[in-house]
Amino acid sequence: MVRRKPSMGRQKIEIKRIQNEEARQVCFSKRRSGLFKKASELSILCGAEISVVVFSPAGKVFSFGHPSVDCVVDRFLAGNSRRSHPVSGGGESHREAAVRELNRQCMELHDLVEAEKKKRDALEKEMKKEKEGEARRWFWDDEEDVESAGMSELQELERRLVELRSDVARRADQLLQETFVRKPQFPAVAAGGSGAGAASGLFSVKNEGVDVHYPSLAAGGFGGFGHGFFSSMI
Amino acid sequence: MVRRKPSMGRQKIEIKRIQNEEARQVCFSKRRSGLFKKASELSILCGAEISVVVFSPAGKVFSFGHPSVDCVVDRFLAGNSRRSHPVSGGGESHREAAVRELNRQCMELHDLVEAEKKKRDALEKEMKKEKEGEARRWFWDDEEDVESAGMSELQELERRLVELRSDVARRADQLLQETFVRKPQFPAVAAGGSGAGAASGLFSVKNEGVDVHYPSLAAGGFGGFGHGFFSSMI
DNA sequence: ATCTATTTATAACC
DNA sequence: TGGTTATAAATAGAT
Repeated sequence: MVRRKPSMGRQKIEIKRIQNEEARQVCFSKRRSGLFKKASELSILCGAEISVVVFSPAGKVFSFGHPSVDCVVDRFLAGNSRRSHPVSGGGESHREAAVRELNRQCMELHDLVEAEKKKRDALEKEMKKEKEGEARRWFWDDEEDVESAGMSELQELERRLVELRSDVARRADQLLQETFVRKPQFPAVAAGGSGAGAASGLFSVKNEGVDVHYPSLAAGGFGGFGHGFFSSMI
Repeated sequence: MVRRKPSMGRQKIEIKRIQNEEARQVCFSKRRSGLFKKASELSILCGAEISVVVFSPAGKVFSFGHPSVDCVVDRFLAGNSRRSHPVSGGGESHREAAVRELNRQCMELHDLVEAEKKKRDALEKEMKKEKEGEARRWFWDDEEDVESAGMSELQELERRLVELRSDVARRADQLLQETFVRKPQFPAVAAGGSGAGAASGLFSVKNEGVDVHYPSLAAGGFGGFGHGFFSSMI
């Protein structure tokens, strides 16, 4: 018996005003209790004094306070000092402090925006380069590419294959040497023959001082690719 | 190789005063920011007015308010009524207007930052995909790649070359047909020989109903690459 | 309000 | 204070 998911589970949401009235109300209820719970836990875990006051969009007020909202608010209004001054005392008002803080935040945010823009520009640039690089390699990607290749492209492909064969040959010999480091005369890499089917020195290079040549792919190797294999076929 | 868990991960804790001083301080920091974040999200998601004031055990004060702590607290102290203003006079104070304006600006900037981040994430994701694609093609890219290839990689390379040769052959014949559409029996593509140097039907496939075979590269073609060219050399 | 599947928040460690 | 990882909690969407 196959049972489908009974729910899509929690979905990621953007933090922006919820347009749907009912959904907004539901969310408000759930998150309000969540917030109060968190506040409560913080006050208990850390012995902090906390007050949380929330006005619903509809105007209803909810609050949490430890030891009490008034207690915390009074202390806050008193000027942040442990022992109170009257509000009209000598220090800077909370309002002024708040304004300065908001200003600071604004400037910080502005900087952030600039930084993000810069990062994005850099990425875009890199991306562009990346795409160009990909274009240059198009003919390696897949059969589809070869299927749509034209003459000049096939010729370029041949050139690349010639290069690649040399590279592969060099690497193969290198691996052989590494594997049989005690047998420098291993026949497979010492001979210079290039007969068909012979896994021979065709792929060798500078093996123990023996300067083995690379029969050019363009000279008839590669199972039939002559120089300009394509033009030769025409 | 057995790797240990680098962490026990989050553990369940009892909600009671944390005895360890340092642990309590760390917890306070983290949960305080969590609380403020939640408050912020609630105010944005539901358009609620919220104030959170927290005194650390050490006496430092932290607060979050939307539109501002004072605004919300005033409203709270005034008895929850939407109207009524404690400040002398009928209208809103300049200061509060300033606070509201600053808040508006901050929110706007915040949205900007988010937008930028989103764009950048999208770019980064694309970039990652791009790079992955590149990784899958490593062996086509450049000589350096071949130079560092291991056995299994060379074998994979061989496989790709076999495929590629077929593709190229198919395409070559296709082009030939297109070019000599009036000469379907063009000799270069009708014969089945595979002798060295012969640009022949080696690369043909289903040419005008002639089912030309593909001498397998793995069977000895390709100038010496036998099946498992590498193992045959060992 | 209830139920999951997921996203988030964080405890433990560096 | 700021990151990492594994796990505990919170909660979006549906009922």
